[in-house]
Parts: sequence; C-alpha cells; structure tokens
Amino acid sequence: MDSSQLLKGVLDLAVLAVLDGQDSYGYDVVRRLREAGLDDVGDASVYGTLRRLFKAGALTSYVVASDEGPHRKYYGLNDVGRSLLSDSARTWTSFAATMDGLLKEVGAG
Amino acid sequence: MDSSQLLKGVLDLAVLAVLDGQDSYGYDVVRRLREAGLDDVGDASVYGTLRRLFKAGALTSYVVASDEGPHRKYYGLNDVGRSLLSDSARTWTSFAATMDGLLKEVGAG
DNA sequence: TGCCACTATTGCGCATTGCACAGTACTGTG
DNA sequence: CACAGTACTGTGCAATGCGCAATAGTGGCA
Repeated sequence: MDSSQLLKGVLDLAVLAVLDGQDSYGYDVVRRLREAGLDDVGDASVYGTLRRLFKAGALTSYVVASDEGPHRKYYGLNDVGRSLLSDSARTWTSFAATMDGLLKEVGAG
Repeated sequence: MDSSQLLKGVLDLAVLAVLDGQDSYGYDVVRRLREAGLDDVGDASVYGTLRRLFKAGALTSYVVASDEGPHRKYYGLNDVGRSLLSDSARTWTSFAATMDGLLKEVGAG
C-alpha cells in the first residue's frame, strides 16, 4: 500500500520533531527523516513543508556557507514552533489511539 | 490543531475496519466512526470513500428498503477488501510506530 | 578541459482526498 | 403543510505530498 497519503498532515509534525533541539537544513532533514523510517519521503515535500512552517511563523531561518557544496539554509524552532510541536504531538497521539481502538475490533466482529 | 489532514489515507482504513465483520451503510458508518472518536469526520468524506472503495473492487453493495426513511445502500467487504484491510492495518501500524519513534526523541534531543 | 556525482535549494504543475454545500427524497410529527 | 431526522448524490474547493526540471557550488577522474 502506498503510504504517501499517510504523511498528509503528519509531515509537519515529523519535521518539527526533527528540528526540536537542533537546527538543521532541508537536505539534512530529508536524510534524517529517511533514516528514522520515512523511507519514501520526497525532498520537495520537506522543502515545501519547511517553507510553509517558516511562512507560518513557526521557524527561524539563516543561511550558512558550506565547504562541501552550496550554501545551507538552516531552520530552527521558535516559541511558536515549539508550541505547535507539542500541540501537534498531542493531537497525533490522540488520533493514533483512536485508530488503534478501531483496529482492535478488527477480526473480533 | 486541525486534525482533518490526519485522516488522509487513513479514512479508507477506518471505514474498512468498521465494515469488517458486519455490513453497513453510509449514514451508519458515519455514526460509528464518530462514536469511535473521529468526531469531526464529514459525511461526504465517508460516502466518497465508500464509493471509491466500491469502485476499486474492495466492497460489495446492495440496497435495502427501510421503514424509517429512504433506502439504505449497504456495503460489505469482499476478499479484495479484507486483503486491503489487513495490508492497510499493517502499513498503519508500522507508520505509527515510526512516528512514535520520531516523537520519542522530542525533548531528549 | 569536459563530464559526472554529490550537495543544496527553488518553482511548477499534478494527483489524491477530505469537506462544505446544495439538491433530492422518504418517513413521521405537529 | 412545514419541519426534523434519515439517507444518498454531485460539484467544486482546499490542503498537501510528489515528480521533474532548473540552478548552482565542490571535487574527482579521464
């Protein structure tokens, strides 16, 4: 089954979680998400999400030069972002519990 | 936070889970999902999902007259639907575990 | 020198899908 | 007859993940 639709609305949360505690840039966020198990996440999705969160005022942003390639645009959580992260995490946990409840009945008629 | 995006790709699974073990019709599926905790699920979403799953060959369908209102269009799982249900459930469980893993690091970064 | 791979970001347009809203229609109550 | 509850259909919109192309810097290799 295609898991891409599962990311809808959750990618924001995943990106915020990755940025929590340590600033990072798009290319690296993609790498970290894939290592975490989100194998199929598209790079354009992550860049888009970062831009959207920044535009929404949840992230700070600054550019850093790199010796190994082009410049990197770092993003970090601000207060809005941290607040959004905890709210989203709570919403996700609750939602996941509801789904688990629905699935528990499967096969039990 | 708006949880509507969280449903993306998961509503199929939720509907399949509700139909597992007992045939049902749209209006009742909506009611059951809301009782299960998916308070905000829209009726048009459920009807659309049922139609889509039927069109995809995962559901059987038959009409039953009702004494309390208009006819009811019942849906039930066939082999394709049951297979889709178990596959989707597995995908969901795995995905949810990945997300939980990402969130576990929050605050510990 | 020229070609290629890896790194890194942006922008365009598309596909999927949940939802609001309107319309149709049947039953029962006042 | 108006209205509420039940029940389904269709239209069009909004959100968002993704494929793909373009741009651009660094370094290796023939």
